[in-house]
Amino acid sequence: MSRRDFHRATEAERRHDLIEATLDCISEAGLQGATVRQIATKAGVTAGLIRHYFASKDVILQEAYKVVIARLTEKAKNLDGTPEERLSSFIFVNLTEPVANSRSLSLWAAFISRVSVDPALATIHREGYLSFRQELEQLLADVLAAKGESVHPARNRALAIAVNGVLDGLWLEGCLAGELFEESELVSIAFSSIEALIGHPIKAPAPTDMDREYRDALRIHHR
Amino acid sequence: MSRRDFHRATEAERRHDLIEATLDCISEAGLQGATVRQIATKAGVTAGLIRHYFASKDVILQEAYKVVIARLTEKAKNLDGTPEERLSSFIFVNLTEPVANSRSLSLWAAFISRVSVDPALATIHREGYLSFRQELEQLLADVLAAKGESVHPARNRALAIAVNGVLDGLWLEGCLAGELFEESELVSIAFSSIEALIGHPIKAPAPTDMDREYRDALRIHHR
DNA sequence: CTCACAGTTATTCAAGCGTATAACAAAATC
DNA sequence: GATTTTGTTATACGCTTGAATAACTGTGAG
Repeated sequence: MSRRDFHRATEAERRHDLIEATLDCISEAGLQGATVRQIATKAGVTAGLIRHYFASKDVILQEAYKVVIARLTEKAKNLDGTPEERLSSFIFVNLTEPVANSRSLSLWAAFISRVSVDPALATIHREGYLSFRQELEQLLADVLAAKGESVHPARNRALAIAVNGVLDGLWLEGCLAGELFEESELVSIAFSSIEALIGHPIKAPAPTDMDREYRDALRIHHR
Repeated sequence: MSRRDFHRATEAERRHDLIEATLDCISEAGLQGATVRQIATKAGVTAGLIRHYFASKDVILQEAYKVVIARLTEKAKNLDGTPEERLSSFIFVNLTEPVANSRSLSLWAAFISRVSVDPALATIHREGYLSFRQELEQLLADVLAAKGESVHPARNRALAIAVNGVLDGLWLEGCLAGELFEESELVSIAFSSIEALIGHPIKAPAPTDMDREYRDALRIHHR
């Protein structure tokens, strides 16, 4: 019985690997499948190591949730271009890979179902949610301002809620039943819906790689 | 040590009580909190009885999921009135109690997070989802037909996806952060959004109790 | 009133859980 | 190259889990 070989990793590496392993476990087998032993196996270490990096299993789950939220929102930050282009990219980014896929939904839903149970997760959730919606609210205000519209704060807030709702709902549909939709059907629907909501057409963004993909998408369905 | 008293219930009663207890456990403590012992305690029986009515824990969870889906969709069925009134009620019903509250979301999310893991749940989910969207698709077709519009099937399908997305997304926001919204803000937003999507105003439904409540809602926010 | 059935309880079991801790060894330090 | 440090393994513990089974008892049939 010889002891198994092991590699000493840096703290950053190890924590990253362990959190990735946690997310893999959750997406493959649900929260119930994310046991310390499963996580350790997936990360190629032994179970005890998890508690060397995380004070408890709850803590690693909290850290994992932060990563999930970051992945769902980071692509929609730091967009550039005109307000209209940024809105356009925002829509596209939120409804295509890697934000919209079934793994994202599995992870998101697993944590959401515990948000109302676990106060620590609730805090993490609320911060992420508010920051996302405020970002969208600012973006919409910029778009309307660029159109020369004076925007009443209450109307802008309602608009943000509506647009957020459309994006959330379409994201949900895409994740849940992606195979029922053609590639970019949802993006196309989102564009027409949001154009209807804000009362203005939305121009295509500047021609980056991403946006070329996006325009291809539109060409197919948006006619 | 005397044996505890017990009451012999009919099969229907017992199954109903056990499923309700299961839902209570899930909404209060997540899927992880729904152990056979917790469910039994909540239902006022002992753990062994669960396996007398359900072949395994998985089976009671599947039955519970069916109930959750039914609760989320049943209120939106068998609406009456003109197509426009039915659409109006449909929107209202889906964004107010008892469909939209944090308990509904807890239950929904808990099961959704297992849909991609458990094939039995996936089947139950898919059936519920398709039936809901087909209902909405028919409803929208009726509304547009009543407006004298000839409806291309593809356009109607896209419209149904969009409206479904708006409703899902707003439902989600209302459940997640209900306290951030005033009573009927979401209903009001849904009306303007969906009016924009279908290109027609939506009349208020016939004056039932429900609809009076609904109009009060609109009066506050929609003007 | 008796009896047999079946709904229910009580108890047990093996497996898996999160956690604690001691032994070990890879790498950094001197 | 010896020594220290600490990342990592290995093992054990108490507890909970889903499940199986035996014992009990409420209840309807006769």
